[in-house]
Amino acid sequence: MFKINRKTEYALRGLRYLANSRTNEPVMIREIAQKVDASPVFLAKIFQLLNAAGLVTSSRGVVGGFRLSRPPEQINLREIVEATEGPVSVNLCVVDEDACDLTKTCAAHKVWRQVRYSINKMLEQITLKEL
Amino acid sequence: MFKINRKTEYALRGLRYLANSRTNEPVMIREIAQKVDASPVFLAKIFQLLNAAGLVTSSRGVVGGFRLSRPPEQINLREIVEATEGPVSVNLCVVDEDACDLTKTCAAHKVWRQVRYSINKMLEQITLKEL
DNA sequence: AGAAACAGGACTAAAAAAGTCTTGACAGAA
DNA sequence: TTCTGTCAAGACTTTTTTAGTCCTGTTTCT
Repeated sequence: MFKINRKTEYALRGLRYLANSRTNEPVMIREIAQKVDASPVFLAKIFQLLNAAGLVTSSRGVVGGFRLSRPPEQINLREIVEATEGPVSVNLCVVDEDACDLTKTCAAHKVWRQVRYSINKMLEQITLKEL
Repeated sequence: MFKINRKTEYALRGLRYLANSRTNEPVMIREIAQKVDASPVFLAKIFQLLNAAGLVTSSRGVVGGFRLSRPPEQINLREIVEATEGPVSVNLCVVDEDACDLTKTCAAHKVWRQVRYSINKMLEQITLKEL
């Protein structure tokens, strides 16, 4: 539980690399993959997700590549995690998925919402710059 | 990410059931499984874990079964989750598993420790009674 | 036009999670 | 003591998820 997967791991490494390359020129995936020690094809997939989420901007063609869409201090951990793994969802309902009306009364459900909220808040406070 | 698995889900349901049965007589796994809508064999496995973690106490023989080792308000979510899924570990190191000395300097590592700590604290504040 | 980069769907492989089976140990009652 | 009904525990199988590859297409710049 609460373990990030390899997709997120590579995403973070790649983003770190971009954040550290001071100039905001596009860097091609092959270079990132090499520096970050990941398969280029797999990393490409991951950067597609980051691109779709608006965290990086891709450009094609011979001088193409990826660069950060925003400065590192404006990209937080929650965004990155959600881009690669989807939204944080601890659980739907402890009692019984069907019997739970999802909106009220179910105490367990309320607790999970609370947990999820806290986790999100926490992740939002950490930016790429801190990493 | 941050999704509890079915083992934990069933564990919680089972524990809830025990917590709600006011008398602290042993309840056999078959009954719990039925009430909680889980396979008895699988749930038995899960309760073995809970037993090993000291959350429930098992007794064998014809009037055997499981009962809570402690009152519900003294069993917190962290204990339950750790019993079924092992300790919360977000990640070892974002940078490079090998290159990271795990104890100092690595900024990413520090952040993860922080996240893990906060999550643990949060889980500890929620007891079985609240569910 | 052509080379070099990303886009994206289909596919395969590996790992983890979920679930079953079987045998044994223990407790209590007849 | 012996029989019955419970949990214990390891080996095994199945299912689901994650990781990773392949191939074809599209875009961009020269």
